[in-house]
Amino acid sequence: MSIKNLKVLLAEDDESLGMLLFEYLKAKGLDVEHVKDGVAAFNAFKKSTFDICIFDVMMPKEDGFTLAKRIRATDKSTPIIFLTAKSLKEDIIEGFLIGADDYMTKPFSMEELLLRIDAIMRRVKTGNNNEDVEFFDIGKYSFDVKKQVITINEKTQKLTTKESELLRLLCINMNGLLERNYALENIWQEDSYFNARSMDVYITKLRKYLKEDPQIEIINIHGKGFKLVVP
Amino acid sequence: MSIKNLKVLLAEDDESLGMLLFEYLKAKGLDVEHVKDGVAAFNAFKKSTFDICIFDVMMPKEDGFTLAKRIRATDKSTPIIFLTAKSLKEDIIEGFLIGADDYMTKPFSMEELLLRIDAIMRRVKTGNNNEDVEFFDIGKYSFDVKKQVITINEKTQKLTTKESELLRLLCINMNGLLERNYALENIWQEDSYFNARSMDVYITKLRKYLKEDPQIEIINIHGKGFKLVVP
DNA sequence: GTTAAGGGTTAACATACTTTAACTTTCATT
DNA sequence: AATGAAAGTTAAAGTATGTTAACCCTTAAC
Repeated sequence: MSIKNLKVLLAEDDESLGMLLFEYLKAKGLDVEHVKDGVAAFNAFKKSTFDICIFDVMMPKEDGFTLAKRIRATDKSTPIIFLTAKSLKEDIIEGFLIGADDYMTKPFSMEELLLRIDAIMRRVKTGNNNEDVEFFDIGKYSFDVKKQVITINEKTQKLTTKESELLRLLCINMNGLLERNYALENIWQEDSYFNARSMDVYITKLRKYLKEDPQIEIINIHGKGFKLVVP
Repeated sequence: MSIKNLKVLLAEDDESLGMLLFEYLKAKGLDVEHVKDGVAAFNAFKKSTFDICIFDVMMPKEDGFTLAKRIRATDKSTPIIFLTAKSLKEDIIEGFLIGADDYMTKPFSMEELLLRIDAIMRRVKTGNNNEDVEFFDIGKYSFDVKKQVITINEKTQKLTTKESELLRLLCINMNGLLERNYALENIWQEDSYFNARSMDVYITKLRKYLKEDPQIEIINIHGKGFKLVVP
């Protein structure tokens, strides 16, 4: 399971760190709700379902420990990571005793936070792997990502792995820009000249596959990337 | 639920710290095997089954990262905690990328280590790990791993050992990627060209067995592995 | 000890996928 | 309009995979 699309409840009152974390996690594809105090966090938690919680320990209205205790009273399973400036042994111990999954002392690297989230989620593996089931409607076509096929008028066309990965990224950004370097890093792992040329070849192939519906276009944004345009 | 009687593999070359940890964990009721280098750790791991591994990163003969990589080649689930004097960001990241569950920098409190073990084991026990499932539903088929048989419409088909092992790995990763090298290390013990070709032959055989249900597909992810796709 | 059956591997050939190369066209800039 | 960089396109080259059948072991019956 990947960490993409994870629903994260982030409770952090520090303006700059909070914003930074929010933007970073969002950029990494997580679905983050950002609140600034313990009470707001508890209300948010009650209202919807989250895959993981990230709580600052020192917060206005209600501290992270108290918040976690209230949550653990009814929910024993949602993972909780504490963030704190204190590295006091007693605090760390209290955090884990409440039922935390991890405890990070500031300053920490955001990359490490992401990896710790990943490590926890590997263990959790909830049954909703349905997140991976992706279908896209592209004009008159439908695209089954899992099976790597596109269908139009009962006719199906199998896609190769690379074709499918590229079309998927285009679909995620449908009618918006898919940046070249993002796609290259994502599919080819490296943004190099030759990989870029390879990507161009695949764009050509996708255009051929999709030409049955003249409404559909993959247009190039010079120097930036491509856009899948669908009415 | 407690951490008592957990089988722990502790690899730590530092005499005093190693002894300290060994005695502490033993006193807390854990069943600890203490080795002093990476090679000894790998041999111990092969010989018996452990609930969790605690590896120092810098060790004689083989460092903790290399050790963990070798273990992860065939075992993706046994939790691993790294201990290290270095708190370099790159090292931490590498540790998690290998598949670590936690990474602690020295000095740390032994109490915290114990709590981190506990936090991990909570997840291991509650998470649905498919690894020891004995029956799988594959579309209209059912697969009895122990008996090495698949059944559809009262008809049964016996599988050979290799066929069954491969299908089992595909099922564990159902609708997800089964990496080639992982399957090869796991079933053939070695990722070589000829074993890879042999694996391809078995993929063909499994496709034939499973063709009664047209919804089921074993699709190839070029250069990466195979995916058992089931609606 | 021979033999046949079953399981697994190797060989051989066919096909599919990805990258590279070469040439053409478009675009932004001057 | 001239220029160089980026993108469009096609085909060839290089790998990876699909498939079938022959081959080679081991086992167990004779």
